Amino acid sequence: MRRSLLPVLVGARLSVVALGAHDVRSRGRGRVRAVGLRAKDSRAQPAWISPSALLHCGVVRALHRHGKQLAIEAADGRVLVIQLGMSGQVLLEAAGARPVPDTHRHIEWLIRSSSGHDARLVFRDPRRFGGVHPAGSMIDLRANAWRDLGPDALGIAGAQLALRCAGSRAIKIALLDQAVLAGVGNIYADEALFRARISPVQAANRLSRQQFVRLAAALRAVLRAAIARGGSTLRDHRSALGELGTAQARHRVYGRSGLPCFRCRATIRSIRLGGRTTAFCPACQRVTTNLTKSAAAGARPSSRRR
DNA sequence: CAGGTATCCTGTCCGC
DNA sequence: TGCGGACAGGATACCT
Repeated sequence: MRRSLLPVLVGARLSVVALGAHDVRSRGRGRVRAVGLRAKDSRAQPAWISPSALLHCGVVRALHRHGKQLAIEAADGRVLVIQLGMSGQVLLEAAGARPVPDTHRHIEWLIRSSSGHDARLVFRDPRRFGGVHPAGSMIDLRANAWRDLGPDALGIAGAQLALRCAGSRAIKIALLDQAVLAGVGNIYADEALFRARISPVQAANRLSRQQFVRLAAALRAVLRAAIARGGSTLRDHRSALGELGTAQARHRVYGRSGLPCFRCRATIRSIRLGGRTTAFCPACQRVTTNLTKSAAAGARPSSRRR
């Protein structure tokens, strides 16, 4: 998303030109509604968000990404973070084209590039689990909202991952925790665990050093490959230019429950973990008991608890 | 602390 | 064809 927006947005001037009828999420402020619109009969009145917070009249200096969040930074320092959630989209359209009426288009900006070309930027999100989060500056953003995010998954190293997976929760749960590591969601957590041949239910703090190294490499590889293919279009996902992703054709376990494993032909299983459907190969991804030094030296396994 | 579940939403699909 | 229920790419608040 960031890469596709880069050539169009950087250096361009934004102006908020249209606002949808629905409220959207905003970190720390609950749900927000843009100024100028009245809330309909919703019980919890959403707070206001000003055009200024939406970068009205701002010139885009840079686009930053950390994990699943995109930050648009204006030359005057203002920042707007966009998070897509489950169904969010950022779309670039020709300014000339008449927008199709659509209740899920929440924010629209006119983009005036320095070369005089106009375009439209749209934040669309049917389920409204995504949202926009203003920040005063990148310094402010990194010191506050982004402080809670772990290192970005695309550059994660095995040793780093091991350090951050201290608890005894299932490794899949840890991978989905954006404070541990930023940028991994349900699809790629399952895919990376399969690639690294690690069971999703294995306790995070029981992975061996080699397993962490394999897992970190698998995460980087799976994410890089998916980005190169424009992401996984299960249903709605599109690039900002409207292109479909093709990474779903490469899924080895996600969405393949009941089908044979590509590696060993065993049947892919599906369980629920942390409320999320989790697919894995029960043969390739076994829980391993990694003996620690003391256990290998003869300590009773049961005495290692606590 | 860890894990489960409900919640925020809309759309789609499936079985009846 | 209609209807209820399950489920979906995410994150968090609140239970046990």
